[in-house]
Amino acid sequence: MGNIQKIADELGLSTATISNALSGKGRVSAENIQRIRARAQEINYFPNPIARALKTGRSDIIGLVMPDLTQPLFPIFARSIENAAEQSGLGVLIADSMDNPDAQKEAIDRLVRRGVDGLIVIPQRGSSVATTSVPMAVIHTASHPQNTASANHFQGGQLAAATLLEAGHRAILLVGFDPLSEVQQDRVAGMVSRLTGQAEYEIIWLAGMAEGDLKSALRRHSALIATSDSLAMQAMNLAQASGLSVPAELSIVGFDDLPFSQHLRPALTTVRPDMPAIAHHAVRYLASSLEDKGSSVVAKSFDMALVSRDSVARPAPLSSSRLLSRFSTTAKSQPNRKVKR
Amino acid sequence: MGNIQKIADELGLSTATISNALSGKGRVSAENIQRIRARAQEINYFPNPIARALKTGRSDIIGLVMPDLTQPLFPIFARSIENAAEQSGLGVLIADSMDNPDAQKEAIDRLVRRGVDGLIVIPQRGSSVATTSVPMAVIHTASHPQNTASANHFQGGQLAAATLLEAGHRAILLVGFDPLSEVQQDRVAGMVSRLTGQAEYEIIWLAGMAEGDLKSALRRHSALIATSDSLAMQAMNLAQASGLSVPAELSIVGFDDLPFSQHLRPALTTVRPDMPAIAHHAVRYLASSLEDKGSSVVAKSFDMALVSRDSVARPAPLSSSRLLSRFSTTAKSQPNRKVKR
DNA sequence: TTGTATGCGTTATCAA
DNA sequence: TTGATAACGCATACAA
Repeated sequence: MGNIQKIADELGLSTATISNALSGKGRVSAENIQRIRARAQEINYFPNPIARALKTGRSDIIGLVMPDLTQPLFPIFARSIENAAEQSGLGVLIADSMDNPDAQKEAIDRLVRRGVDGLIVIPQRGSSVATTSVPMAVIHTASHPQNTASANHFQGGQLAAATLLEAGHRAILLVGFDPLSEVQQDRVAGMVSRLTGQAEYEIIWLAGMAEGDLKSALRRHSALIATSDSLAMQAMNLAQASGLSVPAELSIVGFDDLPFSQHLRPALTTVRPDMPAIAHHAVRYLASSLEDKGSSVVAKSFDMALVSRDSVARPAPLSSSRLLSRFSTTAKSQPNRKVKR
Repeated sequence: MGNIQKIADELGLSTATISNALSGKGRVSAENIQRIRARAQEINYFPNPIARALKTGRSDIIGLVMPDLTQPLFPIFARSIENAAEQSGLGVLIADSMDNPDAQKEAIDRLVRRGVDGLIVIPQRGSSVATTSVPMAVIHTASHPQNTASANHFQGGQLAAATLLEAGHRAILLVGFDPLSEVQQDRVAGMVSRLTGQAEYEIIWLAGMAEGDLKSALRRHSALIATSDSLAMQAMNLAQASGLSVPAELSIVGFDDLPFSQHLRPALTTVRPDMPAIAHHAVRYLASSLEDKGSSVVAKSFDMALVSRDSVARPAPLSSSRLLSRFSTTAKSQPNRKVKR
C-alpha cells in the first residue's frame, strides 16, 4: 500500500492522472487507465480515506445513536444499519446514549465532533432530538414529527389484535410497560382501534406495578398482547407459574421477534418490524441529504408482519379447565374492569 | 465553529501559536493561552479530526468486528467497548462479520481501509484471524494463542460446578451447543475439572441433536449446567414442559447473564463475564500498541462471577416427588451413560 | 489527454 | 515566546 504519488512516479505520470483514472471522472486514455488500474491492484492501493475526506469535506461515515446498546433490539438494528450503510459505501460509528436524554445529546455531539456526515438516531422514550449541524434520520414512530423511518406500530397493533380476533378471542388483555413510550402507545392504539366494538379489552401498564395485579388480570382474559417480547415472556412465565396453560388457557402475542422468542415454550407468536427495510430507508434518506440539499427522500413507515408460532390458540370453552383452574386458585376473583376509550 | 485560522486572525496571532496553546504542547505565554482558550470556547471550536488525522497519521478510531451482531451477547460487548474506547478518546466503527470466516476477513479489510488505528475482534467459532497491518486485540479464550482479553471461561465452568456441588448435587448434566466453539469447550473443561471425582456427569452437545435425547438426559440428573443462558432457557422450558419442576427436581445454571435471564421462571442462576473489565483491557492494549511499538500490556483473562438467583436448589431426596414424576412419565428409563475423561 | 498548482485544517520544524 | 512554512494524501481548476 502506497499513495497516489507512488503510482505516479512508477508510471511516469502525474498524480492528477492517477486520481482521474482511479475515480473514473477525468478523461484519461484507455491505455493509461489500464496500466494505472493494474498497478493499483498490484500494490494493493486504496485511496487514503482521511485525505480524501479532508479534501472533499465528506468522511463517508455516519453515526448511530441508540438509547441503550444493551437493549435486545439493538443488534437487529445495528446489523441492518451496518449492512445498509456498507451498501452505500458508508461506515458506521456507534454511540451509546445510556438511556438518558443528556447523554443522548452528549453522544450526538461526540459523533458530530468526530466528523460524521450524518446521524441515525433512535431516541429515548418520550424524548425529542435537538437538531444538529449534520443531517439526521430518526427512527421513531410514524406519529412523531421528526420521524424519517419507522415500523408501522399502529398497523402492527391492529395485526396482533386481528390475529386474536380471528382465533375467536373476545376478552383481551393489552400489556405495556411504559405509557411514556410513543412506540408502545402507537402499538396499543392500533390494538384498540381494531378491538373496539369487537371484543372486551383492558390496558395495563407494568411500570411500577405490582406483579399480583398482572396475575389477576391474566385470569380475566383468554388472550394477551404485550408491547414487546420481553414483556410477553414475563407474562408467559407468570401465567405458567400460576397454573395457567399457554396457549390452551391463555393465548399470547408479543412484539419485535427478539432472538429468544422462538425458544420459548410455547414458541412465541409475535409481530416483527421490517428492520432491513427501515434501516435501508434511513440510510437512503441520509445519503440523499448528503448529495443534494433538498433531500428528496420522504419519511416512511413500514408495515409489520405476523410471525405465527405456537402461543396462540382458540379460546377454551367456558366450561373447560379454565374455570376449574380459576376455582383452584387462591386469587380472589375480581369484577371485570374494562377500559374503553 | 470555525478553524484554527479563524482564531488566529481574530486574535492577531499565528496558527502555530493557536495550535500550541490548544494542545498545551508548545510554549505559549500564559496570557495568550488564556485568550486563545477563551476565544475557542466562545466560537465552540473543536479541531477538525480529519485534518488532524491526516497530519498525525492517527484517526483515533478503532474497529469492532463481531461474528454476528444478532447474538444476544453483542449488545453487552458493544456497550462496554464503546464506553472504554470513549474514555480513551477513541471512536468505534462497527462491522458485521456475518458468522462466516470469509465475511470476517472482508469486514476487517473494510475497517482497515477506512483508516482505523486498530481492531477489536471477536472471532467466529473455531476460526483464527489473519494478521493485519494495524494492531489487533482479540477477545477469545485464554487458551487461544491470539487472545488478548477474555473471560476466564475455565474458571467460570469450575464456579458453576462448585455451586452445584455445594448445593449437594452428585449427578450433573453438562449441556453445550457446538463442540467446535472454543469458548464452550473451555467452559465445559472447567466444569469437568471441578466435577471429576466429586460427582457423576454427562456431556451433551445439542447441535444437530434430537430434542428427545436432551429430554431423557434431563431425567437422569438432578442438575444441569448449560454453556449459555440461551441453552439454559431452552433446557428449562423443555424440563418444565415435560413435567419437571425447576429447581425442585432440576437445578439449572447458565452462562453470560443475558438480559432475559432475570425474567425467567425461576430467575436463572448464571455465570457472568466481566465485560467492562474485558473491554477496558482490550482497549488499553490497543491504545498502548498505538503509543509505543513494544506493546507493554499483556494478555489477560478475567474471572467470571456467579449471579445467584432462583434456579438452583438442593436436590430432592431420592424418595421424593422426583421419583414419582419419573414413574408418571412415558419416557423410558435409560441406563445411565456417564461420560468421563 | 496530461500536467501543474492549489488547498482542505492541522501539526511540527525551524528560524526569528 | 512567536511566526512563517512545509507536509500529510487527495481532488480539482486550469493550463498546456
